[in-house]
Amino acid sequence: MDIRGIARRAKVSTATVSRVVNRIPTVDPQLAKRVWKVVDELGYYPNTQARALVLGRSRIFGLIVSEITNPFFPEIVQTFEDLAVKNNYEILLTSTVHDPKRMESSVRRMIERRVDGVAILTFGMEESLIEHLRDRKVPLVFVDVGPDVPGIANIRINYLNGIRQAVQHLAALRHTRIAFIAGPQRLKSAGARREAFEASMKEIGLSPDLIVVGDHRMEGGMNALLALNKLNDPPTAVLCSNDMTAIGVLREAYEQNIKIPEDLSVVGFDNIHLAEFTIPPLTTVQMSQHDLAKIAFNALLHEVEDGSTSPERHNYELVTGLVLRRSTALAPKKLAATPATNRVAKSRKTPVPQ
Amino acid sequence: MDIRGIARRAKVSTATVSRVVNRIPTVDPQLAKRVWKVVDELGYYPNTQARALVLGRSRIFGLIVSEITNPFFPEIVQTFEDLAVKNNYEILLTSTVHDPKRMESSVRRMIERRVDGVAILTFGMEESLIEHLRDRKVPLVFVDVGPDVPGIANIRINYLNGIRQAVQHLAALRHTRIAFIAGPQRLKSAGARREAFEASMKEIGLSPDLIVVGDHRMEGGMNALLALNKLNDPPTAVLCSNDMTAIGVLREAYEQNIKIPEDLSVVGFDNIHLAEFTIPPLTTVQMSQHDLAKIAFNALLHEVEDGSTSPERHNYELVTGLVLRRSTALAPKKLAATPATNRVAKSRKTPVPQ
DNA sequence: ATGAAAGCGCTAACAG
DNA sequence: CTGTTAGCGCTTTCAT
Repeated sequence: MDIRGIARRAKVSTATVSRVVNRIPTVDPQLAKRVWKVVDELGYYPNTQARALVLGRSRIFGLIVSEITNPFFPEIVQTFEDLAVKNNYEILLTSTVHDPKRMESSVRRMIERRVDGVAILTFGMEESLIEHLRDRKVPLVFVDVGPDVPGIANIRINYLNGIRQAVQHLAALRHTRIAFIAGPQRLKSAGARREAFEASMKEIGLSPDLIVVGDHRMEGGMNALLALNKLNDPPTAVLCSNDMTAIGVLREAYEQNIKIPEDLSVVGFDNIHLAEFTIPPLTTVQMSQHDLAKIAFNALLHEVEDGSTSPERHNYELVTGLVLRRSTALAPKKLAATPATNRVAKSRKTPVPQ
Repeated sequence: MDIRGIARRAKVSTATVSRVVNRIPTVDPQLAKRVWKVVDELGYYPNTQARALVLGRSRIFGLIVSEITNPFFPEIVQTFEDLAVKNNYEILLTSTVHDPKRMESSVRRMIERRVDGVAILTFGMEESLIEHLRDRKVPLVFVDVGPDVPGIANIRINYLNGIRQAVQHLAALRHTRIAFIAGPQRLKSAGARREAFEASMKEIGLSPDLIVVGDHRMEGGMNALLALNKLNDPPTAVLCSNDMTAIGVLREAYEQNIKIPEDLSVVGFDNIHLAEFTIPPLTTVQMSQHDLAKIAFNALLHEVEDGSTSPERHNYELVTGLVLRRSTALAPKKLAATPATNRVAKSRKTPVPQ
């Protein structure tokens, strides 16, 4: 059933039906009522494709995330979708799984579907792909990593703030051997977190030399702790580049019978919902998924609706901050008094084979 | 840049450009090459909306899930998307958050965008909404809950198999007081799991009377364990309607200093990736997210591509089965020897205030 | 206030 | 093998 069918049945022109459906106020209430009646009776839904074709706007936003299975993203997706629904937008979601091919096909699909804007939450992406989008003047919003050019909105995350708080919290707990489990180094966000860690350590006269690279997944966290414990003088605290890594650390600590937080303090990053439910509940740096999604969506909306009016601030900032739970404690005392190897000998067993 | 622009530059007709782009083999290779050259130079991407308009097929599948923030779903979404990309489909994702209004708007959006099919993975949905889709002859695939009518594919999940295994595993471990933490009772899937539990218990002469209702989220799991422990004779094992509930149970047990699995055995349902990383690793009933997504996608694809050819089997089945990890153990012996209250007095403390 | 008609970008007869 | 052309369903001038 199309607009013509409605027009015929309501004995009006298609133009009138269009006006009614789009709530143009200049139409006679009588007519409008008649049209609505037919619309309801026949269960007419306007064809968005046709509409998009003539309007030149699809009311679709693309959302590119790096890994939907990382719990960090679903919360973003949910908020993004909430906002989309409220504003009559649709969202085209793609999860790149860090695969360059997938990124490319994502971008292609976005362009083909003529999205009105794209939020790129992959924390890193090839310049060449971005060019494709830019060439078409598709409004873009990046987090962390966008080129600093007009027409591209950027959400800068203040990693330092939260990470500094975490480091100082640990230092206040008398930890001096604080390790950092970094994320994949090709991700700008992971690099930024690592740099924030290094800066925060130096700031208080500690040397940030205990750094091992993970993958932002639980598996990486497990391996990282394994590696860390092979050291002569293992850390008494570990700061993780994201919460999934921290969950892996918790898990590996359990395996090795290391008590958290008594033997080892661990701090995560992201504050995903799950962080409240780990064992023990995870102290972590909060980076609000809700705010991030909101900023991203509104940046896009602003760009689209207000057009290219003001070439004002296209930079947004998101702050981070520590949230305390129960995965950190005073550094083990014995460590201060005797060589660290004592503690290792005492509380760490060989990994139990699975 | 549109098809006409390309045609002009390549000095051919739009029809030829269309043929080339769609890889119709009857085009002169010479011409084709010329066209491709222009296409690449100008970075031409066909407008999918226009194409959809004339073809009457959008190459978009709708995917309705109940809660994207439940880790069960992202894995489905990922697989679904993988398949979509492979088959040149787009996916329109909506998360209903169990909100009837959202379900309605989801359905409306799907219809407006003229999706070619919808997979409904909400484990429960209002009949009236389904009607809207059916009226438009949109291919549908449901899990668990679809009406048994032609043109609607159904994925029936064999809950009994896995749940029976879980119950018998627990019984073999000498548990007799086995509790079940159910999901929201309006969800068919939750009801089915509960029934499978009841049947499995009766089957081996145990009475399934320890049932408390949760919400399929971690919070619900925590509350449920709290409630269970207020009983005179609390369970020694608890089977959960999903893994998130089990994670909540683990968390609450930690709070109350109940040791898992020594004091209490817990079994989850779903086998989400996270289940391997809980503390302790969770024994759970597997219901493959990957298979589920695959079946759903292929059912839709089949329906669309092969048209209404064969009115054959539109029912698919997904089996479930137990995967053993480390959250179950022999029932505590003291329980067998002395009144249960002993154990309660011994190992369960009042909840620690947060 | 309403209607007629052009056209958004594309595909598919149909003709040549 | 290639081109011409009529729509797909809608919005929007431009008349009336």
